[in-house]
Order: sequence, then structure tokens, then C-alpha cells
Amino acid sequence: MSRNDVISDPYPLKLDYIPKKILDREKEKAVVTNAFSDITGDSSRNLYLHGPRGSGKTLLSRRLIEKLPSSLNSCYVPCSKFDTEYKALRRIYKSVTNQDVGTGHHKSELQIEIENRTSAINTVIVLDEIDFLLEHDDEGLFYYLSRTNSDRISVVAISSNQADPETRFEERTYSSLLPETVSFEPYTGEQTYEILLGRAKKSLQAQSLHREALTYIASSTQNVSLGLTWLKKAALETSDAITEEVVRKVKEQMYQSYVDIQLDDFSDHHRLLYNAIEDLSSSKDEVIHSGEIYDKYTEICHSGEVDVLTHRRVSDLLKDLEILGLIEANYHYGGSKGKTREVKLRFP
DNA sequence: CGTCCACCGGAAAATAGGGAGG
DNA sequence: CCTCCCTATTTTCCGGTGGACG
Repeated sequence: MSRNDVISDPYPLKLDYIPKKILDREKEKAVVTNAFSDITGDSSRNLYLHGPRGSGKTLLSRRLIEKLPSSLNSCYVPCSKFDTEYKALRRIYKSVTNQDVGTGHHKSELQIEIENRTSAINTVIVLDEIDFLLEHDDEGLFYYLSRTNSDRISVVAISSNQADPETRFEERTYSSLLPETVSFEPYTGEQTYEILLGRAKKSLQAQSLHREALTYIASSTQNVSLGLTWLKKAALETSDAITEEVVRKVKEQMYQSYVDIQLDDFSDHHRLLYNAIEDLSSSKDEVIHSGEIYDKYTEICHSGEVDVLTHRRVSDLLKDLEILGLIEANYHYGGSKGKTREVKLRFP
């Protein structure tokens, strides 16, 4: 049991693996590469990539960074983790100066240093999962970045929100950022199949993956991150071959591990809250209201001897789970039921 | 028409920490 | 060490919402 007979190289199944060849995103890739092909001169381009989770946005941007000439500076900022203007500035500061800076400084102190360091060198800043940044702070960072050394700094903003970027920023920010927008469509079933097969070939022993198993995964989700998690879970589960049966069997465990991965950068309370929703949705079929979630959450906190956060605070955490795509929420701003959110688990 | 439901979400403040200068 | 600035996380406070029901 200590050795796995199916996986020969675990890396290609990991979510942060960047394959040599990116499949089925030709159009999007062309726009991105094209935008940065002439960036070695005195120019900069801003991009806005948006589309559903697991549609290749992050992958493409990471690949872009890899392929940039070494004369360029680059910085990848996952805003799920760096969710305030200060934290993001701190991350950019580190990338630009190679020095870590603590809390307690003025934002402008970091801004000035970043400005100095980027005045003579082209810099690409990728802000991934910007919804968290926009949720917790306002759009100050985008305004700043769009107006600082604007011939040198390029911003790539990534969001899984479908809305038009123009509606997501104030006009002064948008008009100054003026990003080229690339919309990512979800992968089709065939594309998902091909991508997962490509990874499987690199990662798994020959003959260890049944076609039907892969077909099942590809027809169940268009989120390739989820598909990869699934494939990996199935591979770890069996010592023989990955059959459709194995894949079906690990479905729930796989959801669990996908959620764990998504919640990695978040707090224990996010997890407790998620557990509360899980509990409620397994015991009843209807939609769940935010009030019940809070009650369940306090119950779980008490049994685990954890301090309970306020109603107001939990409301924000719930929003985080929604942005992460772990829950769906339907807002009622009044009405017969009063103000509330109807919540549904995405991965039951 | 008035009231009630039930909590959303903005604003401010409390609490706890760091950095720089005196 | 004190003071005054900053950030980060959470709490406190509360106005506001819109459909049902009397």
C-alpha cells in the first residue's frame, strides 16, 4: 500500500502543473501572446481575462509569465490570498525589490518604491481572482497600477465573474486601465477529455486508465481543475486500473478534496461555515437560508470550543464561499421572507 | 395602507499588532 | 518607552428592503 502502482509521475495531475502545450485555447492564447509580443519596447498592455473556473485562465497567464523575456519583470498575485490593496502591494513590492516588507507602513511608501523600481523596466503584473480584492477593498490598486508608469506596467486581471469588466470598475479606473477583454468559454466535453487524457498519459502507467472512466469525468464537469482532482483521486484509490466504477466511487471524496484545495488560503471559520452548510444540505433537500446556516455554524463552533464570529462577519465569509464557487446564493432583499440569502451547495 | 419578516451591508469603532521618530 | 502613524480582523450599530397578510 505504500507505493502506488498507477501513478508514475504525480506532477502532471497537479493543478499548478503547466504543460508544454496548452490545448484548445488557441484564440485566447493568441490574444494574450499578441498583446505582449511587442512589449519589449516602450509600451504596455492591460488585459482582462474572465470565464468560469477551470477554463484555463490562470494556466494561460502563468504560461505567459514563463515565456516572457528575462529582461521583463513579472509578478503573479493570487488575490484570494492577497485580498487587500496593502497585501497585494506587499506582494508586488517583494517581487520588484526582492525584499519583504511588514505591516504598518503607508501604502504610499510601497507605491513610491514600486514606482521607482518599475520606471525603467517593463513589468507584467498578473492579478488573479480579483473578485476577492474588489470585495474586501475597493479598486484603488487598479487605479494606481493603471496610472503608474503606464508605459511600463502591464496589468493582467483575472476573474471568474462573467460580468463585463466595464461594469465592475468605476469609470475613471476603467478608462485608465482600458483592458483588452478575453472571454473564456468552458471547455467542451471533448476538450475536457483530451486535456485530461494528455495529463494522464504523462502521469499514469500505460493501460491503467479506462476510456469509460475518462468519458464519465468529462461528461460530468467542464471544470478541468475539478476533473484533474477527480482523476488524481481515482488514481490514488486503485492499485490496478482506473475504471468508471472507481471514478464513480470516489466522486464524493473528490468533491471534498477539491473544496479543501479551494479553501486552502482561507480561515478555519470559512471551513466551519462550509461544514455547517454541508450538514444542513445533507439533512434536508430544500434551499437553506442564511439564518439557519448561522445557527448551525454557532452549534459547530460550540462543539469544537471555537469562538463564534458575529452574524455580520459570517455574512462576509459566506460571500467568500460564493465567490469561490463552492456555493450558489440567491439574494432576497426583502419580501415575504425578509432579507435573506437562499444558499445551495455546489458540490453535494 | 400599515406592519412585519429576517438579515443585508455600509459605517464606525474596538482590539491588536507593526514601524519610525523623539 | 511614548506617541503617532499605519494595517488587519472583528464587533457594534442600524437603516433599509419588498412581498404577504390583516
